[in-house]
Amino acid sequence: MPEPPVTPVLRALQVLEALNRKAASSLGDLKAATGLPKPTLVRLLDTLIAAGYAARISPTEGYRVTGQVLALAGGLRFIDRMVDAAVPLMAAFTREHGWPLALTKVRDGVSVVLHSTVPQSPLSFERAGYNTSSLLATGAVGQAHMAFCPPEERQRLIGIVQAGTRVGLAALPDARAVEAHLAAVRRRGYAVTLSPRPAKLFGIAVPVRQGRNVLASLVMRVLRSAMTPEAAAERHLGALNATARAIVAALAQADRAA
Amino acid sequence: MPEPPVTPVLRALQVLEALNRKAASSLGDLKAATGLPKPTLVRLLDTLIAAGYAARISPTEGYRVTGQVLALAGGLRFIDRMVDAAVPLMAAFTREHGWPLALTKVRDGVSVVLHSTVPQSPLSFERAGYNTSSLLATGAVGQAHMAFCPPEERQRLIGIVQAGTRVGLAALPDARAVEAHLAAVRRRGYAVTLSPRPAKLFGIAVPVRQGRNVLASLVMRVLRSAMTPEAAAERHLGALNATARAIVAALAQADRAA
DNA sequence: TGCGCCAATTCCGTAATACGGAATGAGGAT
DNA sequence: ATCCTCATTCCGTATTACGGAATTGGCGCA
Repeated sequence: MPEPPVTPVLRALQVLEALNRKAASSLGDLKAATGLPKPTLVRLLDTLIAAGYAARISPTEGYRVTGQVLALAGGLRFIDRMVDAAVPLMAAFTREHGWPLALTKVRDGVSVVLHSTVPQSPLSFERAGYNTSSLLATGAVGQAHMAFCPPEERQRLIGIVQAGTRVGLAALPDARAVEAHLAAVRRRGYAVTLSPRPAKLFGIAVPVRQGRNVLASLVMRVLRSAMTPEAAAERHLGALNATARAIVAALAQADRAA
Repeated sequence: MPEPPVTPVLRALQVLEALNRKAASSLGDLKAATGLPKPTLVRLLDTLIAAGYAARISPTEGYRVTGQVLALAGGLRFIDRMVDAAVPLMAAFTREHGWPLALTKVRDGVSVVLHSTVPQSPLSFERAGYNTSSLLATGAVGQAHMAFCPPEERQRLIGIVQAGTRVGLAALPDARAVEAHLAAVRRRGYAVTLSPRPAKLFGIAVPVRQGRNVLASLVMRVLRSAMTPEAAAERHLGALNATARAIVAALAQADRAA
């Protein structure tokens, strides 16, 4: 499985990275940086130039990258970087505790799954739910987000929830009662799925916070037959919050490196 | 010139660009975007994943780029983008008017050459001067920069000039006289080389301005035996300023596209 | 202005490598 | 439970990239 590297591609990317590290690089610089023989470098550089990613300044000054490289990275979204940071940490949690995690974000009034360790969990046999999005009103992740986000955003989301079907939070009599429920979630430190009928699974969600903002929610999916929500929180809440904090820290770390 | 392109590299970059355009791409999406057969895509994707630029989300969701792509574009400097914008415009000027142009920027108290059309000019046989840097005190580009930059920066640069050898601007009696000279340059709209002795070449420089800032200076190098500075300005100043403005416009255009 | 050195570039025979049509396998939908 | 779509793997073929050695060309020094 880990054995199909297309050599020229790896080398070209290596050259492009080296070019990107300096304002201008001569052939000699590139040879030193990559260890590739000069004819190979020239061939790859000609290719990069033909594709518009590099330019030859002059025979003596060497080569430089062009604005075209933005086409390779310009579309990178904050979310992708957060997922990059989260993947290994979430995998570690699932390896250690067994239960699958999902990282979700509120968008357009629903929670969408950014990443999930469901496929790696031995304790889970639900389908990996990348396409599914849960309602803010019933899902643990929606409640966690709403409980910990800034008040202005909370009020807006409560409005959206109350406009929907009358389940979960929306079954409460008024906005005041919803606020009270969310305040309780905030005090407790985690949110639990509000299913209309008891389902086979429930979720325990905590926010992933940076300063006052909620970047995402992290949810652990548990079989109801294995334990109660209270027992799950008792056993795993600490590790869950530690993972959330580690994601923010790893993200900041990656920023510092760039 | 029509050099041999390294196919797999071109294809891999094409795939990476396509990946970058969307949050997530399935194999089918990529096939549609690039026109490559699926086995080839899988091989290239495996390579990109091995190099850390891409990640497989899930079999059904497909692939996405990772933060690693920042290594390909993160080092791109503003200057590089300006040069990208300037190259075709400067080439057009030299093709039309014959004389070579150079784009320069003040850094650490001297003017450095960012790009030059000397190699393309039929009227010039000086060596392409990428390594050379001219003194602020004597070069046309230095005067143009100092004449049009904001007052605070001008005063700082006058200090640097007066600390150097007493040639060009530094030969004037005091800072007041330098200010007066630069004011004259500003009124005239262009600066001319101040050689200690008449040299074979002189330069006519104009600023490349964005708002109040001077991004760079654009200089036309002319053989003194061909015409006087006044005649050169009469004939070419309009086109020179048009090129300077076009560079700023192209830069803004590129920003808008990204 | 002319010479000498160093680095960039080109050449070309060799062997490894990427290619992609067709077969297989996995998931989701009905 | 069955079909059907789409991702993935296989494998023979021909093309392609490789890189040591020779060549060119520019720059600095005298």
